[in-house]
Amino acid sequence: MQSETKTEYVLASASELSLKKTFECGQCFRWDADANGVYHGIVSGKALTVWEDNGRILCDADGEDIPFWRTYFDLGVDYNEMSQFFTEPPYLKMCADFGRGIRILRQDPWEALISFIISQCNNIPRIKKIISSLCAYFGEALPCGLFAFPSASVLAGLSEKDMAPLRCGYRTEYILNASRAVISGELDLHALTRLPSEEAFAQVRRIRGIGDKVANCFMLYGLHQMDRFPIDVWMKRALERHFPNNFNPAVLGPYAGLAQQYIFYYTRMNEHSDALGCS
DNA sequence: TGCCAGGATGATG
DNA sequence: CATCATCATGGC
Repeated sequence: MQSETKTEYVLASASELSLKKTFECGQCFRWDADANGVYHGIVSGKALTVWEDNGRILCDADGEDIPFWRTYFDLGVDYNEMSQFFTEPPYLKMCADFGRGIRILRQDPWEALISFIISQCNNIPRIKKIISSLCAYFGEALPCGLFAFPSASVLAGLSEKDMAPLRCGYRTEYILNASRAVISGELDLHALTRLPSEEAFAQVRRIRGIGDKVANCFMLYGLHQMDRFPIDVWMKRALERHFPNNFNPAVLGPYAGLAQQYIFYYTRMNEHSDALGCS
């Protein structure tokens, strides 16, 4: 079995990486904890088992994949140092304290794009269910028994009928459309990584089925473009309500994406509207 | 039954 | 340019 080639590694300290917060803050959909609180996930066709033990985050992976996973978890930068700038306004500090340990995952751009198309007007359990069956139906089976995320070429060749078992409704058309745009070269995900964020955003935004929200999520989680701030409605309300007059998200500079994640996580864990005081 | 889920689109003022 | 019905589906 392939488990013979796997070894236990220390991936990070628990203070710099909270598995629960990171995996359950709404940025990713393919990580699940088993009965022991051990998380299992597949990214870019690679499997990882990861858990916390005595203040350390341990993982079970192919040794040669460790650099890949450290990049995935963005462990090259110190989030605790970055968030020390989040002192004002108080609401931002509160969110940052609450979300300490969250990492902005450097997800696979293709997987992130399709995942967030599926996420539109949807809830997390169902998003996970749809993505899970998408992989089971059309992804490659891995030695561990789980499935890789299906490639663009596979999805581009499907019909709406093929997709029917996923029961993802009107998102089917969007998924197929995006897949075909990637295969035709109309949307070059790899090239986007080398473009200024506004240009990359404009390019994905041109694809039918990808609006401001999905494009924004793609920029942050798919391209790890941290200098954008969200534009969705209730986040706007949060800013208006809890941030000082004339607060300009631009002052957060390259940390805007991290601030966004902290705010989102806090408000979501506190039932959105209740915490925000908006209807 | 009705409403919501981190939306997007196209038509309409 | 802001608003709005519509889209498909499952959960509560």
